[in-house]
Amino acid sequence: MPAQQPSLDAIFSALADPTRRAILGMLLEDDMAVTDVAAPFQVSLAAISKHLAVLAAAGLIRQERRGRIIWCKLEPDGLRNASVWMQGFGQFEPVDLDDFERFLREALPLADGDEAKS
Amino acid sequence: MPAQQPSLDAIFSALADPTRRAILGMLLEDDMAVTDVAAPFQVSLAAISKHLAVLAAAGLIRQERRGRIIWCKLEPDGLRNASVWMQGFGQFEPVDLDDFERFLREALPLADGDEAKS
DNA sequence: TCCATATTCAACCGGCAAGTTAAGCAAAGC
DNA sequence: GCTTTGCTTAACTTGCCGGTTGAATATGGA
Repeated sequence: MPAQQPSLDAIFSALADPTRRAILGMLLEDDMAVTDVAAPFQVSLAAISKHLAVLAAAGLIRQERRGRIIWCKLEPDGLRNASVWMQGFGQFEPVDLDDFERFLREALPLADGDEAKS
Repeated sequence: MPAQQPSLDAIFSALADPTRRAILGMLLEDDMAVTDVAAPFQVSLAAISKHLAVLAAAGLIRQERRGRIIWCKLEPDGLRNASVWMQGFGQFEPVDLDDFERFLREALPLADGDEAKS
């Protein structure tokens, strides 16, 4: 069940994890099977499976089974509410895609080292 | 120390808590002293103090002492990186402030009942 | 100086979130 | 039908997070 609008709680805490953000970044380029999503990470497949469940619950991705493969695809509208909410603070000028590209490159060295603890 | 750019980790997990989002909403209207921030909530002052520390660490607010009062003020740029990041997923049309107003009203019934567990 | 006000710190507790491994299902292939 | 492949579930461990209370600190006022 797609459920009703996921809460901002769900969305933001889904985004709070670097692994999950990395996954979203990957899915931005292409739909992927669970195993493939898991490949670049050090953690177990089960862990990734859970991450995907969290993202799905937050409405950020959709998972649909075809055969024995479950395809994960981005649900871009999932970010809409959160985005609307954030935009309210300080009127940013309409965001520039170059900024985003740069950001992706910096913020998505994938997995492990990503954001060091201290 | 203002520290260097707070991580997306810090920002999103700060935003993941409804109490903290409510606080941001309050500060959107005006700078406030810690005690006043705490007033509408059921939880202890100490708890709010911690929430404010989290928000400050995430670069979303700034706290400056004047006399014995510590003023909390929004740091609108704190959301910038996160906003840039989010905008990358699905090009939303430049967000409309009315949306935001509506959202604040819905999403900020403050404190307790806010987002029910299940 | 002494007291009240404003805020944080310290120690502690319960719960949840993320990780693990091992077992369970489901669909394809031989 | 058995095995492999793809993925989830279950049970468990560990660590962080949000809450509490009570003491500590800092400033302003009488």
